[in-house]
Amino acid sequence: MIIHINDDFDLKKIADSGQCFRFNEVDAGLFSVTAQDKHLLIKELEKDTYELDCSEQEYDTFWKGYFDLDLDYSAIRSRIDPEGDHYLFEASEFGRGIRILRQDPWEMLISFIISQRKNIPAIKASIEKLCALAGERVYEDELCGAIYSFPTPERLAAPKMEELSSCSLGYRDKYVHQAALDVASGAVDLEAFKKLDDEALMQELLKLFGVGVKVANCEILFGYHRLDAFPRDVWINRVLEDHYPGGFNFDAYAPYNGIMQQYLFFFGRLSG
DNA sequence: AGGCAGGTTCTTA
DNA sequence: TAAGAACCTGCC
Repeated sequence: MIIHINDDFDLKKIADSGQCFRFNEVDAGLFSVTAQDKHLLIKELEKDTYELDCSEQEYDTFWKGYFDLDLDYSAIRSRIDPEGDHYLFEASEFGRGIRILRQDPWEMLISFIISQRKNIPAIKASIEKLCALAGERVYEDELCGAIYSFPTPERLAAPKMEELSSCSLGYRDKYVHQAALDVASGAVDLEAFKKLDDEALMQELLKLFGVGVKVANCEILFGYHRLDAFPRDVWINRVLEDHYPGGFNFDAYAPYNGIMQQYLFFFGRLSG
């Protein structure tokens, strides 16, 4: 099907933004997107016009929400005062087209537990191995190869630690294993966490083995789509130290500081 | 060959 | 409560 998008929307920037790990350019301008048990091929045909290999119903019920197309990102971007915060303005121009995807809390939790002390290619490789090990094949073609769903908590709880180790998780294997057991058993109810406010959500996430402040913030921002969350990683800390000695003005951008974080992260990481 | 990569846990004072 | 070490693995 064909759709038109007027607002900020840049597939390549989203793929490289670091918020998702199964969003890849498989051919010139053609992107393979896998989320939970769904797969999508999407390509920009011309400016603002995209071709998707899904039904209209699947677009309406899933992908439209996944791409967060009901939120006006250009309006949020326009809140940045070029003179008040020139660095953020420059970062937002550089990152224009990035959106915060509405991803699944379970998938994000495991993904960001895995992400600690790993670079992005290594994170992606681990996640793909995990999906091949415990997920189900949902799609296949020549460009993408075989695509596996992200394993459900139940399926991820099944493999023994030795099998998980084959996914290059390193010392994180025990974190992943424990998270799967906790969620599969119902001891941790990620769905119920949606009712909590940001602060209570943070407190619950910090109870999980292998989840610290940074991973919890990523989960809050990317898994629960709480757009004010502001994960601080090595890149962001570098940006804050170098460009915000007096502190970042969080008050000016609430409740969208997470979007600003994405611009700063993307700009800081890719512009040197 | 040694250091480092989107941190967190464990240990020690 | 706070700093420092240890931690898997892959890649330069």
